[in-house]
Amino acid sequence: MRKAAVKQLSDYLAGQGLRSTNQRDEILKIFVDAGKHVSAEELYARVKKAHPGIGFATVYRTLKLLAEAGLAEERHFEDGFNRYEYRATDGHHDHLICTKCRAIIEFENERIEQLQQDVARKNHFKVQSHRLEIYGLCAACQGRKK
Amino acid sequence: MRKAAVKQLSDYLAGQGLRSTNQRDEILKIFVDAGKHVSAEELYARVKKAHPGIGFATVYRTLKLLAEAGLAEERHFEDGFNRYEYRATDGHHDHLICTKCRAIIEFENERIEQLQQDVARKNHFKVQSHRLEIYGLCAACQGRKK
DNA sequence: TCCTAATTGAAAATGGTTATCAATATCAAA
DNA sequence: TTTGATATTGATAACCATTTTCAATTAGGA
Repeated sequence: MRKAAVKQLSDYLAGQGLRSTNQRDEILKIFVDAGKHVSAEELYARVKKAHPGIGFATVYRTLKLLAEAGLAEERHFEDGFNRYEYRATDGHHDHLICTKCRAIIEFENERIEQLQQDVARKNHFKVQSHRLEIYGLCAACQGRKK
Repeated sequence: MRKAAVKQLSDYLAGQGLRSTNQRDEILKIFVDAGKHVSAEELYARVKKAHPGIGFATVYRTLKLLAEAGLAEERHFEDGFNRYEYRATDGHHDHLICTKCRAIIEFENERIEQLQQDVARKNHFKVQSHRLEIYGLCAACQGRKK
């Protein structure tokens, strides 16, 4: 998983005439290992632990770069917290977001996607992308008091 | 429309032990007239034109207040532009957003809402709210070159 | 009218992100 | 492999939208 990602990045860099660096590879590996939905500062904290020399500016820059390379996606959730999501090769998915513990559950629903296309067509709208987020309480948090 | 909104605000303020002020009423009226989806700075520009004395801090504060009073909703769209939306009494709706001219088209789709509930149920998730945004090109922008 | 606390406007502070810049490192060409 | 042009880095300063601070003003009950 990490290996494929690192290759994808270096391919992208080579194609763009950009340079491969140790920092970029290390940040990418930590990003992949971190799982999905990390904020820039979370990622920076993890990177700093493993590589104290790397500055936050490089983390921010690399995250943007990963987005361009198709390895990450920027997400602006309604809770005001921006996060980057590792873009796995498996298709599009949407999110259930717990407003209490901030857990994120992913789901796919083909039927909803179809209906979105219908809506777009009705409005003479050409779809490029979409987002569907459902906010609420996850199973665990429903049980907890308060 | 403006009148009802102003009443709703003063009711809320009274209920909370807060005070009605001219500034709040004027900002609210301009907010309502501005139609949907204004950014804080857009609104401030309009307010300043009509009432040069009102500062931007008051506009920001009032917008937050309107959100608490249920008159406005904060929206963090994926394009990075935050906007406030006047919450009309007619039910929930979602958005088609043109990535070119930034036009926003609203729509409702009962069927999609139902499917969301299904997804939530399957994940033992208790829905509080949701958002569905479809990004793409509006009819007008599809025609325009580049 | 008076008094107290809420509200205001201006300015300073904040927080997350981006730009600047000198030093360093990559990599193609010699 | 050495060199040289330039991309990249880390530290810092700058940015920009939003929030906070604070003294002056004002709303609204006593």
